[in-house]
Amino acid sequence: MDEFVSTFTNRLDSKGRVSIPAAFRSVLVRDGFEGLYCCPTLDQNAVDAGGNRLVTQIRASLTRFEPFSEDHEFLSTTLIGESEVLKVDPEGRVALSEAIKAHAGIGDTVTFVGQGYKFQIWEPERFVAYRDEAKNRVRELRRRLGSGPRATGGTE
Amino acid sequence: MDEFVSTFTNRLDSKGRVSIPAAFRSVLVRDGFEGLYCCPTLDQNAVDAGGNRLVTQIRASLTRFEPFSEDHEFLSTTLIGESEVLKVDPEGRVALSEAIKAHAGIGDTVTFVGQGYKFQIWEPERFVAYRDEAKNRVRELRRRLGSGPRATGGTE
DNA sequence: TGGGTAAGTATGGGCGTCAATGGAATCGGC
DNA sequence: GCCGATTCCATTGACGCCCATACTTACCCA
Repeated sequence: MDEFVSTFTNRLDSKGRVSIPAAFRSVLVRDGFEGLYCCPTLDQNAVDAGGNRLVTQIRASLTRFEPFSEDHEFLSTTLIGESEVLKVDPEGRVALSEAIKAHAGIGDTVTFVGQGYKFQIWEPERFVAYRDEAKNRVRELRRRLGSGPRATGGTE
Repeated sequence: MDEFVSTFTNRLDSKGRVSIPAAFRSVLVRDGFEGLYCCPTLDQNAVDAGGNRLVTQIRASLTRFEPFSEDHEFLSTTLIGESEVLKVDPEGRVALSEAIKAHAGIGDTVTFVGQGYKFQIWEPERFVAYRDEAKNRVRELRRRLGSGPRATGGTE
């Protein structure tokens, strides 16, 4: 499996370190990135994390804009400036920065949520709330789409 | 990692020296440029800084204009004339010039903001204001571009 | 099938190294 | 000989690395 799947929640120790779930670690080593690339999400109190595949994705969204253009600067300030590359210690742990903990509202536990080419880092309670909301949205979506027999594209 | 990522803020000492963040220094040595190339930004009270990759970008933006044209002259006097190459001392510190400190409104602390091939130098408080604005602009930008499937977190 | 054992994970803490910072020392020119 | 600039050294604190321990899981064999 070379994708991040499933969710795990681990505890931070007194130094603010937390183990990356073993299943995710093995994906990361395959990916080849040195460390853990972390980028706060824009719309939730969460952090996108991953390796080269995530970095590639972020770079791609930047190359759509001219260097030195205003939009390019805004994007790089937000996406790159707010990102961090966390070191992974020999036991597979990372130390979350204060900025990340503040953004995600993390106390002494974190949950890791697999999302394919990346995963997210959440404060556990906030995540269940988000998950429940997401689930409701999906139900609703399905109710709207799934009524007719196999609509080609969701005309909305 | 061969790009400038994340943000750091350090203090100036009584001589006006400030440490370049270690993460950025390692990028600079890889880049091979001797010293730190600094170029005030046009639209903000900040300074673009970096090495060969930054210089290359600046040159590229100049070559879009006819040599000896008025526009070319304007650009080169601003971009090149206002630039400086700061010396880096053995501890990895630079002494900011008065011109730079004045342009950016820097007192006794500076913030370094990674932006990929370059980074920016800011007065910390001005930067947080700019960062918040940038974030809003990006949200808005993404709303316009990424409404369909394939927003930032789209499937690969 | 059940118990015992081995392996891998999550977690805790001690210690050395490096980075940021402050200040002294040295070299340069005027 | 004075002043600014550059280099050298010293301190402090954070961080990375190492080793130790508790648990869970997987596996093997009777």
